[in-house]
Amino acid sequence: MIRKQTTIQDIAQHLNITASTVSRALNDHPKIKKSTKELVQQTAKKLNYQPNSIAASLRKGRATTVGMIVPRINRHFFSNVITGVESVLNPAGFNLIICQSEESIEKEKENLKTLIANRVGGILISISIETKNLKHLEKVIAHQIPLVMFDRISDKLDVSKVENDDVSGSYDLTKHILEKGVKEIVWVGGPRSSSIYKNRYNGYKKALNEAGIDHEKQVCFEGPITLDSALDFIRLYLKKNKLPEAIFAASDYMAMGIIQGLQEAGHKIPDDILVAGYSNEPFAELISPKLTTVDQFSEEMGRATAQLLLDEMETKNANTTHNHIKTTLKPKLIIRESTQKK
Amino acid sequence: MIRKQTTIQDIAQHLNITASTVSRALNDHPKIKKSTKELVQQTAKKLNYQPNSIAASLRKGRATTVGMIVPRINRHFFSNVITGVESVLNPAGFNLIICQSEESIEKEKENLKTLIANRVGGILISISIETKNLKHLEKVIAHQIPLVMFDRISDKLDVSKVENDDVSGSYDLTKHILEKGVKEIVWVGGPRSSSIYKNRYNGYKKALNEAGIDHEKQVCFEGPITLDSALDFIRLYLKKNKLPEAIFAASDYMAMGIIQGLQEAGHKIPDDILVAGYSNEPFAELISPKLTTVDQFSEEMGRATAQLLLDEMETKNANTTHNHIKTTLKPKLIIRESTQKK
DNA sequence: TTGTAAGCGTTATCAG
DNA sequence: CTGATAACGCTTACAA
Repeated sequence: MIRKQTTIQDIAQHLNITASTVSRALNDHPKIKKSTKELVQQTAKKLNYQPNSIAASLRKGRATTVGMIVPRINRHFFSNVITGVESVLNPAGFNLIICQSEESIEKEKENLKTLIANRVGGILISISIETKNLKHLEKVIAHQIPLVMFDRISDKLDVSKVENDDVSGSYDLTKHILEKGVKEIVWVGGPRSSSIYKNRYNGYKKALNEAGIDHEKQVCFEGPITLDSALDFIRLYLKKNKLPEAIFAASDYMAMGIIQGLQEAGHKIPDDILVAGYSNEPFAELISPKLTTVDQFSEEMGRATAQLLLDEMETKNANTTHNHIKTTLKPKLIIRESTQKK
Repeated sequence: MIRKQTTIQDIAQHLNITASTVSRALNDHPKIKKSTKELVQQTAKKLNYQPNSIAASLRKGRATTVGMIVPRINRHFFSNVITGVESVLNPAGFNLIICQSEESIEKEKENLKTLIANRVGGILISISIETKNLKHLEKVIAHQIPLVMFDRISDKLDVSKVENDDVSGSYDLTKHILEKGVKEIVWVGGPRSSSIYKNRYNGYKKALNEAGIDHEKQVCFEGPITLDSALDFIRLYLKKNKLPEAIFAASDYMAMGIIQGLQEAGHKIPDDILVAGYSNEPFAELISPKLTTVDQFSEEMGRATAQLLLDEMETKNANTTHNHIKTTLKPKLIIRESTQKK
């Protein structure tokens, strides 16, 4: 049993040298004799020394931790972004403190407080759906803490950002459906007050207009981004209307509801009607028919976001001003069975 | 722009009092005049003071952070456990540092090092599939850092643990299938060297034996826990054998492979054959037929694990010895279409 | 109720 | 190349 953690003092005492020498030896200082370095490292191991980065952070004035705030960790997209972030940050010597805002701006503010209290070296955030007022984030910037926004971003803030090109992803998908010869596409999506769904709708609109189809004549359903909301919609819709040629759901979960509703009414996909989703959830390739959708390269988004943060932290250390960068990631159309009429 | 973070010293200077008084005022010390407390809190706000918990941790010798190591964060099960953990730890004033071992014991060791270096107050771990030797974990215990294992545990270590009752979950599921009148159930699962799959197999065996069926006569496939491995198996199997009555895959992903293989061969589930999985992945209720499986209450496991850690940390602070506890969570059978013959 | 002073474990600076 | 010393920001005996 070890009662007290061994410190560099203990090592120093053991070898009749000073703590500063030990510190230097442990940190590969250039001006240190090779023999003492080895000696120190040996005794460090012998005494089971574990460096105290808390103390080091305090002294150095900067932490080896980075904070990250996401709405929810148990969403496929975000957990993959996290994986991407770690793949860049860990090799650079940083650990992540992850916080969940649970889509609440109050929790988001609290998260920021604890991250600042922990003197993280930087913060990565995808804002909650509630977040319109950005004062709490401006405070972070005022505190000189590097901040990078990703996915759910806001143009009101002058920081580096990484976003998905939802317009383009949606455009590509719509165009793909139109190439199958259909003349109408029902739109199913989340609220267009959210930039994400607004952008996806705009891509859809653009492709329709280019094909000479009036987007205002298309059926359009907006509701909660859930399977059930889409299922309710399609059940009701089928009762009163004829089967449309195609449906584009701007979320895979909604697409799932559409598919279930169509199948229970006896319609065959893709033979009777084409269906597509968005964001390539894991189940998209597991269901029958396999779902055509758009993949968002979540891990790559994480890597890009982390890289921007690293850059900011470096230039901040060097006390140089930094030009904020906005990276836009092109998503990729994933064509599967649900839009492949034989 | 704020150049330097304001400290309690700054507040003290501002009010012509000492830092200790400020510290006490900020921490609700009992013996502090109400008026000064309010005054301090006002100026703290005015000067935009943010507490430095790094410095506090160093001084107090204990951190407000807790470390957590999981194999992978982007698995539905683990991200939900994390959510459960945070729901207990955050209100208690702790933040989580999350690390991924990526199923590698080497990464696991590194993770432990960084967590110890950050002087976390405790560690939660679900060990990697590679981890048989537990020396690195014994070191954590020797360092007096409270440790709690969950899900993937080892009986070789004397710490508190939270586990899923895989035997019982598997037993219930097998019994449910047998009640449908079948006399044979093919077993598909991961390596039985892993305690999880061993336990699930044992539950299956027990139910068979109770029903007077010899488990040794059942077909049994063991392979990687992936859709493809199960798909390959079933394709090959169907070529040389007649269709079995039922298949129990001890992982939803494997069940998915089985279902795809059966469907491409033209078999109807559940009319021709019953299929069940394990762990209730989100896609289980989205596919057709909806998959019968076992739910593991991942969030609850997180809450239980966090609670055990909190208890350990408290008794450790009180310098009392602690009896290690092993909590076993009963999973729940989720009956869906794939085992409901009409 | 408040002030004084020491110290948590490092690292940076200055000297030697 | 190494030693001495101070400081990072906070808490906590002990004293007043």
